Amino acid sequence: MKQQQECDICEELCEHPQTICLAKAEMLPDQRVRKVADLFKILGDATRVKILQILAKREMCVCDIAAVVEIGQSNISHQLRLLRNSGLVKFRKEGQMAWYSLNNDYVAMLLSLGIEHTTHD
Amino acid sequence: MKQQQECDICEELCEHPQTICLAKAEMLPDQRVRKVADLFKILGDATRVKILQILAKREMCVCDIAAVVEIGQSNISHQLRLLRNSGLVKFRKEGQMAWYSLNNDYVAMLLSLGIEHTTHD
DNA sequence: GATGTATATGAAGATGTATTCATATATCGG
DNA sequence: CCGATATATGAATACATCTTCATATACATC
Repeated sequence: MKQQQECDICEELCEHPQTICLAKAEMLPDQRVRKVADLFKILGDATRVKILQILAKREMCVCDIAAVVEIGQSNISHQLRLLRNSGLVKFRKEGQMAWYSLNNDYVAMLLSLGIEHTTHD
Repeated sequence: MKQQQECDICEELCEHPQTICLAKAEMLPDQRVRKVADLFKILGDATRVKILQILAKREMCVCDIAAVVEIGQSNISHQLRLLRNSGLVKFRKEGQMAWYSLNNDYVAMLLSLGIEHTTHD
């Protein structure tokens, strides 16, 4: 009935009320959409894509990641913090070194789907 | 042999030369990585996620999209241009109206994988 | 405890992005 | 041709993000 109300409102205001009404009903809640966008935002940076791609193959320590990606250690640390906070990577400390790895397989799937997508240009 | 050279360089500079060497060899070319990151960057905005989610279900005209998402028409147009330029959506003109839809199924797959991912929190 | 090394963090500047407002273009009905 | 409508675009502002530098922490070795 909430939906019917929205339809009534649409009826007055919009171009194709039924379609608009349907589409509104199908929309994910705002908070969920924001979560999804935040996830993709984290993946939307070349440095982080490189890091994730590396970690998809093997666990690696910070200084080695920096060596492979060829950017400063500080920068890598900052990016790893973002990736940690997003739950995409986990790490364990061993002495003074920190070993990072992917936190789950979803990330790898998203990455490879994204990579696959760019081949079809 | 290029790879061997890189390994020699690693030998002098880095912590775990073999690992670094291997990881470097496996890395995607920079340009490719940037394309992937750009793709995800486009997906990394709540407004665009909403638009894409809507278009994943049905073709829709600009003013209806604006009505569903409940943001200004100008904003929608700007976002649609970005989505067009990234090849994620296509459109056809019919009179004074423009009907937008997803350009391929990859986008929808990426989206739903991303959405699925955020449920596992 | 002093020194060196691996990693993390804070602050700052530069750059990028989202959103809004005003306006342009193009099409339709009269 | 004129006003109305749908969409697109440019400019400006506010805000977020990336990167770098300097420095802090924490561990290891001597």
